[in-house]
Amino acid sequence: MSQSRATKRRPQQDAPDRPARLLAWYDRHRRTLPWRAKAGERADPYRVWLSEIMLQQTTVRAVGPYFEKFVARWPDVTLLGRASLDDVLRMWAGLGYYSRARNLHACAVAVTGDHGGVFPDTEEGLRALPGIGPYTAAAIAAIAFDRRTMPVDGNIERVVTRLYAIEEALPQAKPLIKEMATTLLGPARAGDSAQALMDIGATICTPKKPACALCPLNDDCAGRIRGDQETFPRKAPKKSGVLRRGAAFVVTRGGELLVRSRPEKGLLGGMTEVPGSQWQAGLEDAAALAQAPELKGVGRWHRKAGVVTHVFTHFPLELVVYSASVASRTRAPDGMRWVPVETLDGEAFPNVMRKVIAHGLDL
DNA sequence: CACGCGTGGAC
DNA sequence: TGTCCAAGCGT
Repeated sequence: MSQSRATKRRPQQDAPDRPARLLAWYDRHRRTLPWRAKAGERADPYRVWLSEIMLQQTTVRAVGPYFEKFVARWPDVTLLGRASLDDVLRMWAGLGYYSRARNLHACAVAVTGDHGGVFPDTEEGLRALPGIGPYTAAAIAAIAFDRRTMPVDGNIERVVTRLYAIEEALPQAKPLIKEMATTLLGPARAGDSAQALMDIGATICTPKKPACALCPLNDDCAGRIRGDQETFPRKAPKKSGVLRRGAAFVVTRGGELLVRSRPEKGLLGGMTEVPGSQWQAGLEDAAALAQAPELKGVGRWHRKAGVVTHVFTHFPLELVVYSASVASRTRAPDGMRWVPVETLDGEAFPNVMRKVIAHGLDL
């Protein structure tokens, strides 16, 4: 080994000590999170799985209270596997992406029924379960079972594309990113390596104004050396959705509210809602009442002033709210039911419906 | 591969 | 106010 090689800074393609630097940083600076095992302790696959599902496209802050509620009510996977889907959906209400809750329940049922209550300990075995895709399978395999694999999430994509100044845009760059990310694994502690990169992505290598001075990988980060680290990862621009409009009906019968369940598939699948029209682009609200014929004779409608607005990932929504109060023995139309206003908090309402009800009830 | 799928926070 | 983003998955 020559002197110059030992003293010169290594070129970025050749930094074999990066895995070790990463783990050394993790041992000093790792975040304390409710689902994360303490240093040296074995991770609980159930908690790792539950947290990974909740954290898909969702912030650590939002997940915290939901994670605590779930593990308090269902301390292990077999208890969750015996719970009803309705209970799971109610507990999930407000967290978003509700197909995750259905798949979570289906996965718990599968682990309980087909695997004796024990999670598969390989990436392939995990990948076969509902709601577990390539990222989550790798994450659980690495974190809970110490398999040598590198999960690649949004954080790691950002860190790695900056570290190597990868010019290829997402999602085409995914295979390359996976390959480069894998070089950051050492001979052991794959889960800690992955969590180190996620912590760095979340706290240092942030989308805007990264704190490069604090990064354990800063001295040979190609993006930082070029000075354009914030421009990574490259991605193609996306198109915005078109405004949709509709009407919602807040019908009360004394202290009760008229509700129904949405179809199991599709937008807000299986969640509870108040009756309403379709949501369409180019719809004028004057046409909305005509689309709810089963409610026409219900009573005296009052159109609430203003509108309820909500923005989904792929379209903005504007709802006109009509309210009516009906006689005490009025029957609910087919497919609908009355629920007491006092128990609305326990219903599986998505946030847009909570806005509608608050608007219609003058809360 | 592109799209559908929630919500809340930051700037 | 609009835009982007946050530990992706299923189809």
